[in-house]
Amino acid sequence: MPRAISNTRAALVDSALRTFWKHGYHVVSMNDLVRETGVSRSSLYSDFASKQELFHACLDRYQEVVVTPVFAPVEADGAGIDAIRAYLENLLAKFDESGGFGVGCLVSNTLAQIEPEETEVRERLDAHSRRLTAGFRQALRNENAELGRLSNDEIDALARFTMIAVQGLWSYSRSTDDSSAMHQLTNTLFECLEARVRGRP
Amino acid sequence: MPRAISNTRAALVDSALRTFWKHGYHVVSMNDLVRETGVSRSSLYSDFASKQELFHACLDRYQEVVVTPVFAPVEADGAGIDAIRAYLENLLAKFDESGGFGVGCLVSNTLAQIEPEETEVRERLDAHSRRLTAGFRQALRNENAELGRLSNDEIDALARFTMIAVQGLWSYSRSTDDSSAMHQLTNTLFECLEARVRGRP
DNA sequence: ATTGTATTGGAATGATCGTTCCAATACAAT
DNA sequence: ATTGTATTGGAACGATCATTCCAATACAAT
Repeated sequence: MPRAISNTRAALVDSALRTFWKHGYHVVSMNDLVRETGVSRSSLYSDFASKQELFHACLDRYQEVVVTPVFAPVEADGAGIDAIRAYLENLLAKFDESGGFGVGCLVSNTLAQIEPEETEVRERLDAHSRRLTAGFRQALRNENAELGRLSNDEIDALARFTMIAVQGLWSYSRSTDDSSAMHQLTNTLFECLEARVRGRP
Repeated sequence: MPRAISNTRAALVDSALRTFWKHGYHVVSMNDLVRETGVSRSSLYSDFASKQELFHACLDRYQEVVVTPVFAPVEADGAGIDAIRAYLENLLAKFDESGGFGVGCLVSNTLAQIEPEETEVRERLDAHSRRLTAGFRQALRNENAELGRLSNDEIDALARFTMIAVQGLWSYSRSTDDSSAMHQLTNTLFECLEARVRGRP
């Protein structure tokens, strides 16, 4: 028989990714993955050595198909604080179209259930944090170049802070269906950033 | 035979709480709890109907023995922004004494692995968020009373933002052993709050 | 039509899961 | 010393876990 749903490896990982994202690594069983991907257990194990390895592939693919598209404005050349706002708007749109009680961020979800010794996973989560922080830092630097109010150290701190605020925002999005609260939160974050780098009226 | 480690129900829950906190609900098995609490499986099931119910007791106890002591300054009558700083310092001290790679916050850890239909758990997580937000709101209101720069709506938004920033901070603390980064992050958060409510030089 | 390569369904593995049950044991009260 | 009440260790339950294996099936290439 041919493969039912996904004849490409990418589509298989996409499907597994959605499942892990929604329910978490430990809750999802191989049976769940067979059902959700439509690919037989035999084929899953011929493509991936173990559930863990499939999960690693999902973490990698998450960067490609989820993070990159939405974070691209911030990572673009010459991006400024407006790019950060565009990124936040992007995230809000995703939350709104999910109709409340979103799935949050796969990385921060995983972070909360990881054991210190799972280095393969931890490395990927660290890379994600570094990527976000680096993107924010460059955008904030570009923005700060105009007025020069902040030192490089202050920019670094602000970039890191933005990263953890965004993570907190996405954790919270799992537990609420209050769209206006989410909008209010991103607004407040943005205003804090703006006040620091542009100064306040 | 008498109970080995804990002859009181409270001590039993404390021990289970630490285990759930560190490893997460799904990873911890009843065998783990038997080993960790030193109480037999039979006794565990005579005190609690199920693993879930024991976990609910842990969530409740978490408020008493973890949140209340550290959050008390913020909830105290007449608390201002300095109380928030004291709270953040408290959290930092806990992180430092854990020697890096902390356990984070039980609530935000649980949030990342909860399913929408687990209402018993979700209610407790919501109550926690509301508690933090209410505490911050009152402290910020008290502080704002002096200068009156912010409207009530702005205070509400800032309180909620503080809550999610703190949650993000604690999620992140699970994945880092960089104490200076944690200090830098709390400093930045505090400066953002201060700038909004007190104004900036 | 025939070969070769994927992919399948499904059984089977041994381990572990949460939970139940009970006879044996320990301790306090009498 | 005897009763009554907790608490124990440990077996047993059916279910599910990740993983392995294989004969049967399907499809592309020849």
